[in-house]
Amino acid sequence: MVPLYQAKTELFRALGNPVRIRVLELLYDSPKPVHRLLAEIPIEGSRLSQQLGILRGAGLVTARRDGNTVEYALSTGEVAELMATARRILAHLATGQEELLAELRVERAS
Amino acid sequence: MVPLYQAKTELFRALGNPVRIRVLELLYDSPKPVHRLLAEIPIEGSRLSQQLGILRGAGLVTARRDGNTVEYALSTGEVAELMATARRILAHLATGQEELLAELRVERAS
DNA sequence: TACGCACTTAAAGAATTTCGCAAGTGTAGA
DNA sequence: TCTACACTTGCGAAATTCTTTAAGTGCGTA
Repeated sequence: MVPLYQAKTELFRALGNPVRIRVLELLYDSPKPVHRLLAEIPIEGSRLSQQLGILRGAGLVTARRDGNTVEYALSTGEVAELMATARRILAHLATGQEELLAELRVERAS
Repeated sequence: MVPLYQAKTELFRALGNPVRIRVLELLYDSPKPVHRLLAEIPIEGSRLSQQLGILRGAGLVTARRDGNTVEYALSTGEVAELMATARRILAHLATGQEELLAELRVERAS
C-alpha cells in the first residue's frame, strides 16, 4: 500500500520536465498523433517516445493506435485543470515579483 | 526571458519530492514552525531545512521569523488548490484502476 | 559575555533522471 | 514479400537531485 504523499510525489514528478509539460500543453486543446507533437517539439523521436511513456505510466495521458499512427490525449479534464492552476500560480508569483521590484524602486528613490 | 513551459516545469519539479509534499500537506491547514513540521516528518533537521529552501525558492511557501523559531506558510491559496486538484486526479486514477481490475475479474470468470 | 536551542548553509558521494544512439515492432502499400 | 513510415524499447554516458555530515548564524536567557 503506497502512502498518499508518495503517489502525489510521483504525479508531480511526472509533470516536472520541459518536454512532458510541452506535450501536455499541446494536448490541452485537442488530442494529437505523435508526429504532430514532434513537429512542435524539436527533439529526437525516440526521446519524445520515452517521455510519452512516462506520461502514460503516470496515467496523465492515453494512447490509441489509429492505423499507422498513435494518437495521444489527456486522460481526464482534471489534468487540464492542474495545468490551468499552475498557470495561475505562475501569474501570481510574477505579479508578486513585480510588486517587489516596484518596492525596491521606491526605496532606491527615497 | 524564461519560456512559460520552463517556469511550469520548475514549479512542478519543486512539488515532486515526498518530503516537500508532506510539508505542503501539513501547511495546507495552517502555518507551522519548523519544529512542528519536524515532529511529523522524521528526518534530519538539516535535510528538512534544505527542502524548505527549495519550496521557498520556488515561491510555494513563505517563511517568517518569530523570535527563536521560523514559521512557514503556503504562499497563496492557489497552492492549496493545486494540491486539492492533484488529490482529485489520484482519486480518478484509482477508480480507473479498480474498474480495470473489475473488468479483468469478469474476463477471467467468463 | 557565554550557553543552548532552532534553524540554515556547504560540500561530497550516492541515487535517480535524462539524453543520444542503435535496434526492434507494427501497419500500410507496392 | 519487400519497403517505407511511425513509433517504441534498450542501454550506456552525462547531467541533475538527494542524502549525509560538518560547520555556521540568529535569538533568547543566565
